[in-house]
Amino acid sequence: MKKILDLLTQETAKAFAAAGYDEKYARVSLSNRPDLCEYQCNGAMAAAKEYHKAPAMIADAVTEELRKSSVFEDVQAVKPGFINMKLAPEFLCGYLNDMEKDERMGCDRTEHPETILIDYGGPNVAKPLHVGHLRSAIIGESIKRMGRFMGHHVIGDVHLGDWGLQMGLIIVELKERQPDLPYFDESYEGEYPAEAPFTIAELEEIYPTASARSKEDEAYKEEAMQATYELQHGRRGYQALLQHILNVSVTDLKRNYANLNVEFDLWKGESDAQPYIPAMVQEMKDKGYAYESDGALVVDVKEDTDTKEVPPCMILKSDGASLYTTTDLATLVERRKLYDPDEIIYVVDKRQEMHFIQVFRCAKKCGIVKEETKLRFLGFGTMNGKDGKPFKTREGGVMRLEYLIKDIDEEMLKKIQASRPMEEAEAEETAKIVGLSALKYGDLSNQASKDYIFDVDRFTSSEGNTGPYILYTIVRIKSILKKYQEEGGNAEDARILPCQNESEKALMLELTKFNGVMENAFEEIAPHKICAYIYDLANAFNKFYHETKILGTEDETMQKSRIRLLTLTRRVLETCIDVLGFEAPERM
RNA sequence: GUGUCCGUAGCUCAGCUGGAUAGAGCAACGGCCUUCUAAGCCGUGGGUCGGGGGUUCGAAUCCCUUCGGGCACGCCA
Repeated sequence: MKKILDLLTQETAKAFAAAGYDEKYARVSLSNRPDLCEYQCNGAMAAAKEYHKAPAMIADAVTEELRKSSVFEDVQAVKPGFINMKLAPEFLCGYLNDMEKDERMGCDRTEHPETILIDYGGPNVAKPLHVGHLRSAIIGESIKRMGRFMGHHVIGDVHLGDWGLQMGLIIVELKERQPDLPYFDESYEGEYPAEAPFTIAELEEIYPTASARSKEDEAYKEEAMQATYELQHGRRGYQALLQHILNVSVTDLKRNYANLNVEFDLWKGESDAQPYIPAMVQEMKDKGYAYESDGALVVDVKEDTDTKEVPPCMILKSDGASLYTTTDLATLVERRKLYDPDEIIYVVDKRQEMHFIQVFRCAKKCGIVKEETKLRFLGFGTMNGKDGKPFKTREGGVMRLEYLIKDIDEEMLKKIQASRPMEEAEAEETAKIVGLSALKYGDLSNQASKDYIFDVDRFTSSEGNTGPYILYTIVRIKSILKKYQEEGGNAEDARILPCQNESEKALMLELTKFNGVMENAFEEIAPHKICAYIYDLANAFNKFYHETKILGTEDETMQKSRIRLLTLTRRVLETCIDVLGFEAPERM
């Protein structure tokens, strides 16, 4: 379905043409003076230059033409040259009825579906998820859903941090504790046990212990590096251990991500990219892209247009070992081979931007990805505490994600219990659902690239631009619809009729924005635009709700019309929050 | 030092492909429940859009400059 602004622009273009002016000036936008009009066109002022006429003259002429159109109820030319318009209620409800009939509420699937891979999450194995992982998960998940809604083939990859010294550390520490395990016996040739020799709780304790010790004990660190080397060069027992570590970790990670309503299609990690490294490096050398500099192997990625120094992309360290960059490049090799994506979006802390600039340029330059493959970096800002500094626990440590979620759920539960009586079990279930909306909406409603202040009190409040407020609105609608049905109402075959009051029209106007918002939000990979939209929509609904007794509407066809309008509002809101990655309860 | 992002109401944030009186929310104050969930709605007060200059009929928005802050800048990931 065409976006309403496009329809209006089209209509206005006809008027410009009929009045003898270029259609390119006809662009219609939302009014920034809602007290005066609903939509506006400022093109007359721009056209005044070209035609050397007073803008008001042009506006007057165009307005005269526009008044012939049935689309508008009212068109006014105002002072300097603004053209102000209000929609005809019949046209507006016609648009809404078209939306209603459409399963996608007027938001067409893209005409050019692409395969888009999203790299988000980025947890490390053997380490619990903490608040630092939150944003990537929430934002990435939303973008994945947005892309799918728009009709793209989107693949979410968690991209595990499962490579490097950390693995060696775990192995060494484990050997220290359980030296008799067969994994450490080099002469052992039998099958290794299927069961891991540790639980997730132990694993989470082993790693920090080993990490701390390696910083003080040089020999221990040496041993860990040796173990890492042996692991990476195929030592059987260590590889079996790696599998255990992965299995135990991934099981736990999946559980945690499930609590966030976050789901990945791929559980690939850095280790999966390793096999591609040798050939990739060789090719870089052969083609002459990579050269030696200060003992390291690098590729120049400077460009003439750079305003700053972009250091060469380092492929191998002077000791011949690979690095973060190498792994990311090799991951691109793998992704092209296995999925051949048209686009890859990295949802990563914005502090890594330089790294990705280097990786992207290097990948393009060396032909690792095709010239037309879009590589996008979506860097997000830091989540700060109320003091404006990076979020910490009261003790000053890193907050585990689980605990953060628990805090929010508890806060939510208190509010539910304070508000109305509810069975304990339902209250807890509802607290989880609403709590998740508080957490996610609190994050997503901010621009991803900016830092934001995490404030449990504010996010869990149902006042203002919050998740709970949105959910409350949906629950209200559900409640009315349910009551309507229970009383035997049936509006299945009804149509939405022209609005009868201002707040009803305002609600309708908000609804028409849906397809434009979705499209634009995805284009700009900006979930916060969806948040801003549903906040406006929820406000418009709540206002309408207060002014209009929906079930008390005397005229039956009008009542049915309003039931349809509510149904559509609910569908739009629910579609939006689904794209944001949360859902609404039945009651709250 | 170089680069980059940011600076909008007491607080948290929108708006930034230039447009008409800069918007929300929170907090403060004042209203609205025998009637669909008051976790709501309505209203009041609160701003030289960090400062200065420029481009323009018109600048929070574009350019320059300055101040203040965050972050990144070759062998960590």
